[in-house]
Order: sequence, then structure tokens, then C-alpha cells
Amino acid sequence: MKNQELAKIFYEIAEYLEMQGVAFKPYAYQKAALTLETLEESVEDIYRKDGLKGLEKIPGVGESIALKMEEYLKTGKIKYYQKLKKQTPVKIDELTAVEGMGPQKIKILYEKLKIKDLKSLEKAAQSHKIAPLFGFGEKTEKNILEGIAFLKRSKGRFLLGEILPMAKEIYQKLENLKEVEKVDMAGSLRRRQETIGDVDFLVISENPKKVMNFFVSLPGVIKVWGKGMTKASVRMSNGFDMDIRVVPKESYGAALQYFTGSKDHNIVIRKIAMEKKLKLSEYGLFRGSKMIAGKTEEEVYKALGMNWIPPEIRENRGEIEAAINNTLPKIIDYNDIKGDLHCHSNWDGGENTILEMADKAMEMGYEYIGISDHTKFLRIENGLDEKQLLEQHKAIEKLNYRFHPPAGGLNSKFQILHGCETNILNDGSVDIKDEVLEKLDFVIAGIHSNFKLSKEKMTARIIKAMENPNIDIISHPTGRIIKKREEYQIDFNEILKAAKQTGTILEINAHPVRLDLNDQNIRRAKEMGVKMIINTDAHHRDQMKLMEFGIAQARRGWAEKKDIINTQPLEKLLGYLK
DNA sequence: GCCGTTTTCGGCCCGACTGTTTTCAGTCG
Repeated sequence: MKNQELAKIFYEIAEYLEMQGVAFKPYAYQKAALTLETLEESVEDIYRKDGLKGLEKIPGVGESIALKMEEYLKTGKIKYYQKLKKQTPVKIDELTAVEGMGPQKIKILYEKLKIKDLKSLEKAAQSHKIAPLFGFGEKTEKNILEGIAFLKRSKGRFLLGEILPMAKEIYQKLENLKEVEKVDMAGSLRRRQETIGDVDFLVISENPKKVMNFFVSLPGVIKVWGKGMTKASVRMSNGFDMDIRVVPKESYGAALQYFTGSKDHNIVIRKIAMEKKLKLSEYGLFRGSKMIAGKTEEEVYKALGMNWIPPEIRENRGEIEAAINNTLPKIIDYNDIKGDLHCHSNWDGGENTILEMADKAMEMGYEYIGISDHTKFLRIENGLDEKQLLEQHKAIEKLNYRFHPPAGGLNSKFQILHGCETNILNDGSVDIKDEVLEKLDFVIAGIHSNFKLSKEKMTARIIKAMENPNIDIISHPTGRIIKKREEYQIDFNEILKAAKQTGTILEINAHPVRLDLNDQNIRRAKEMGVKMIINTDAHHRDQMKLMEFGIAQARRGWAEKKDIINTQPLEKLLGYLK
């Protein structure tokens, strides 16, 4: 889409202009870029329909930027942008990615040392050419080298699943500190975004100095970016950065709101404040110089005329309108789940016995667990064939008998359900005979081979599987692996239609590398009335606790309890299966 | 370069922190 291409160009123009010391223009280009980034309608459509005038109606786009957009749509380039690049031929996106490098430093480095890209920057820093420059110094040079090393190592964002457990540990340590009155995680972590840039903590404390000292000397801290009375920033040995801020008690809610984001959400919230002639900052909501809200988030949202919004859906995807109109969904809660139907035992390649898995499920407070081992097509996973499945069925019957013997047992409520995770073959059939599938409590089917089929073939393949009356659930429906593998080519709308028609349940795979369905697809499924199930795909009993990531994703997709079948007690759950 | 309950000119978000310098510019979020 051209929107993103233009946004990137305008961001770069802003940086070139900033480098030249031009005032305010950069801000205008940044604003236009920001709008384009989140604009739903494509600029091509707008231009086709309403021409130049249509483009000018986009907020932040005036005559001059509209003309540049027109030029880009017509010719594929913008002369003004090319001229800027020629004047200062530096790779601005590459250089600004280095922590601490901004337009002014880049300008000086280009003028004095002809530094144009990451490579020449690293070379200059290594040969100590930077430190002697006016305005630079030893520390700046060292920071540049460390910044480059970091870029090479991390390449961007981290998985929520990697970061959250570490962040929780640090949260605990902060909470236990007697100088800390209150602490929260903020930012994308609090919104449970699937990937995380850095970790933000917010603290109330009478003794910020102690808190800061504690924070910068936490185990794992390899670099202190900065440390003051209200703010400190560190890099951890695992490569991610953490920020902490101490805020006044009366501003805590406003600060939590501000630092939770998302940026898009906050821009609209601030605009609403402005419309009410109020000013919202991280210090509170103000009418003139009088603070009218700020102690809690609830209070801030209420003063702006809306309901409190759960962090997971603060993405400016309609939640603000819903909060104003009192139509926010009551999204699923973290303790609504009553069982996990995608669990592997040691019958296939898993680590634990069926009983160990069941024990863990009971420990988690579940009412049921589904054992769904791989089937024979997956040789490396030790997939079970028909005969083994029938043996497993008997073994599970025996265990269930143990849980609730006729005389009334130890845990008469708990039930093990027997299923399997079959493989959808190229033609849409699965690798286990129907007469065996019929005998199981439920059947999952998933794609584990031939990921590269054409869109038509892949869509037809999955739909064919859904049409099988024995197949209840499609596991990890889009096949993506975050940061590693793209989704399969599928027509998701057609998949949703077929799911609705056949009563097939779509899985929300809770594993942090999958989170498949993702938030947007969950929302589409919910809107179509397609039922979903959150499963962990655990191959070890400890992985059953990954459930919280699936729930978080479901919340981000606005899913309610009624949309997710494993929020239901056993009887009702069985009713949703074919 | 954009925008308008400050409406065609004159503002544009701003506070915290670092590094280098000696009162502040640059960067970040």
C-alpha cells in the first residue's frame, strides 16, 4: 500500500529538514506521516475518487504535501525528496536507528568525517575519530559503538513470551522494595502486544533516589543509559531496555494512561481532551491550571466522558467510540478458562504422561483437559496411528474411571477428553480414518506440511477439512510463526464463512511464537459469529501456563466469554463440538 | 508546512536527562 511508502518518505523528509535546522516544517511532515501510517483508506482510492482536494482533506496534509503525494502516485518519486537526499547523501534511517544519534549529530558527522551509513560510522568510532569533534566526546563515541553492536545483535523487537516472565520477576522485586508504594508495568507490555520494544515501569515512591539506585543495580543490567530523580533507563544482558519513572501520587493514573499507550490511542484521547478545552498530560487532566483528574486511570477516562478501557484494546481501533457510547464489550477475563484441549502427552513426542498433564490441569483449576497427540503423518513427532489411538482411548477411559468411580471419587468433576491433532494433507483429507475419529471426544486438524500452496489451493484444503463432520477444531489456522514464518496464503474470509457454516471451531494457539489467530483475525471471527477456543499446544506440562498469552491475544481481539468455547463448563463445551 | 472557539497570521508538546561545557544543545519518549 502506498500509504506506508509515503509515510516512510515523509518521516525521512522530516529528518533531512531537521538536519538542515529548518524549524517546524519537520513537525508538519511527521504529522502527515503519522496520519498516513494509520489511515484506513488507501491514498490511491482517495486520489482516484476526489483528486487533489481529497488528499488535502487528510488531517495534516495541506496543499504542498498533497502535491507531493500526487507526484508520487503518478510518477513513483518525489523530486523534493530526491533533492534533499542529494544535498546530504546519508542513510538517515540506518543512522537514526543507533541509540543517541539524531539529525544534528548525523549532520556534523557527515560534514566533518563524511559519515554516510552504519559502516562508516562504526569505522570512524573504532578509529577514535569521533571523540575529538566539538560537541562529542569519549562517552558519545563509546555509546555509538555499543548502539551499533546492539543493532546487530537484536534486530528489533522481542517476543512478549520472552520478555513478560523477566519483567514479572523485576516487577516482584520492585514491589517488595519498601520504598515503593505502588508499581505497574506500562507500555506495550501492559497492552500485551505480541512483540515488545522495551519494558516500562511506573512507580510511586517517597524516596525516588533509593528506587533509582536499586533499579540501575538490578542483576542483569549491563548499561545505564540514564539515571535521574524521576527517570532511569537501562539495558539488560538479554539485550532489551527497561525504563522506570517515579511519578507523583496524584498523577499516577494520568501517567499510567500516558505510558501505556498506544500512541494512536493517546493521540485521539488528547484530541478529545482538547475539544473539551482540557489539557491531558502525564501529570493529569487540567482545566486551565486546575487538575480535575489524574489519580487513577478510571478517573481520567471518566472525566473525558468515557468508560475505562482495558489496556489490551487501546489501539484506536474503535475502542474510544465504544467507551464514549457505553458499548465496550465485556472482554474475556484471565480466569475464565475452564480447560485446555490441545495438550500433547508422552504418547507422541511430549514430555509428560497423560496423568501428569491432567494433574497440572487440575492444579490450574481446570474442569477438563483434552489430550490431542500428533498422528501418524508426523513421523518426527512420533505421531500415533489408528491402532495406537484406540489403545490410548482405553487408557484414558481407565484414568477417567479413577477420577470419578461410580461410588463417587476424589475429584468427581474433572474429566480427561480424548482427541488428537490430525494432519490436513494436500487434498484436504486427514491422516486418520473416520471410523476411528468418530470414537474420539474431539478432533483437531492442522496444517503441518506443504506451507507454500497457492492461495486457492490452501483455502480449499482447509475448507475441505472443516467440512469433515469429525473435525471439530482447526489448530493454528494461519500458520504464522512470529518473526520467522509468514502466514500461509489463505482467503481468511472464506475460511471464516466455512467455519461458520460447518460449525468448526478456530483455535487461538496461545504459544507466544504463534498467537494464531492473531488479534485482528480474532476480531473478524468474533464479528462473523465464529466460535474460537484458546489452547496452549503444550508438549510439556509447564507449557500449559502459556494460556495467559492466548487469553491476552483474545482480549486484544475483543473476544468475549461467549466467543471462546473453553470458558464453558464441560457439558456446554461438548455441545459446541460436532 | 499545516491549521483555525487564537481563523489567513502566528503558533506548532514538552519535560527529563546526558554529555560536554560552564549554561546548553541534542535526543528520547
